Amino acid sequence: MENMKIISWNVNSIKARGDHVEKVLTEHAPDILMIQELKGLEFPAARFEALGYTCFAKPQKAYNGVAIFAKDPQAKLVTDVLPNDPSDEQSRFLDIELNGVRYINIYLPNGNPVDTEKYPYKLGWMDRLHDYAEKLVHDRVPFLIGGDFNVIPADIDCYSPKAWAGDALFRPETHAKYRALTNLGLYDAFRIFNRDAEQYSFWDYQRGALQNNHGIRIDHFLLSPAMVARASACYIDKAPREWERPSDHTPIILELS
DNA sequence: ATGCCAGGGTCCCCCTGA
Repeated sequence: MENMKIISWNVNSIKARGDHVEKVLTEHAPDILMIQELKGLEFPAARFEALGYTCFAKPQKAYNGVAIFAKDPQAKLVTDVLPNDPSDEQSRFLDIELNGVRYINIYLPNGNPVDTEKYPYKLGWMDRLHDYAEKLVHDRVPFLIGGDFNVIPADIDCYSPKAWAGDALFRPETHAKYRALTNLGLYDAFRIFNRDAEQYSFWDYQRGALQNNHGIRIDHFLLSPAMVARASACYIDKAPREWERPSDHTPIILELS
């Protein structure tokens, strides 16, 4: 199988970031781009199809929303719903298939404040994701999960573990659910290639977080065992976070061979 | 505990984000 480049990026509104998305598509020419937080029902598919991409979008009014762009027109939508909660109407999940590999794009719930229904919703969503991944592992289907996980995996992934203690992105219950997922045999692609690196994928717009490098690493690629064998690089491209009127996240890039 | 910033929508204030 040929080399592939896959990118995940929370764009914080496709309407506000259309030019930035187009720039990432032309500069990186990824085979697959997964984006999160479309933030609105409108999705300008035509402008990205003009760049040679097939688009799969699951938008939602005002909040959430995810999309996948694929260069290969053979890419097929598997589902845009994470199973096992019919009452869940939030657009946070897309699964596509290409050449026998499943590419899953997630916008995992933030979960704050933790004393509201938002936190149990996050934990339940993580249980559902675990069950979904478990089935794929059991069926020996090669897959990867990319996206905004809203999980800070470890102390090294944030500028101040103390500042994040108690937060929905860092709580023990969140870590336990994340660990259950990786215990299926999934690997954090960034950590495979950057064992001790302190790099972030999100910097708040407020308090000069970018200038002070007060960031967190919450955008990830988790790889199934077969995909670990194919991975050749994984890195974070900080440049788009420094563009004019940027998203508060920056892209994470995975290369397969 | 709150605002700090940014985007969307109910649209000049309020909600959400992380």
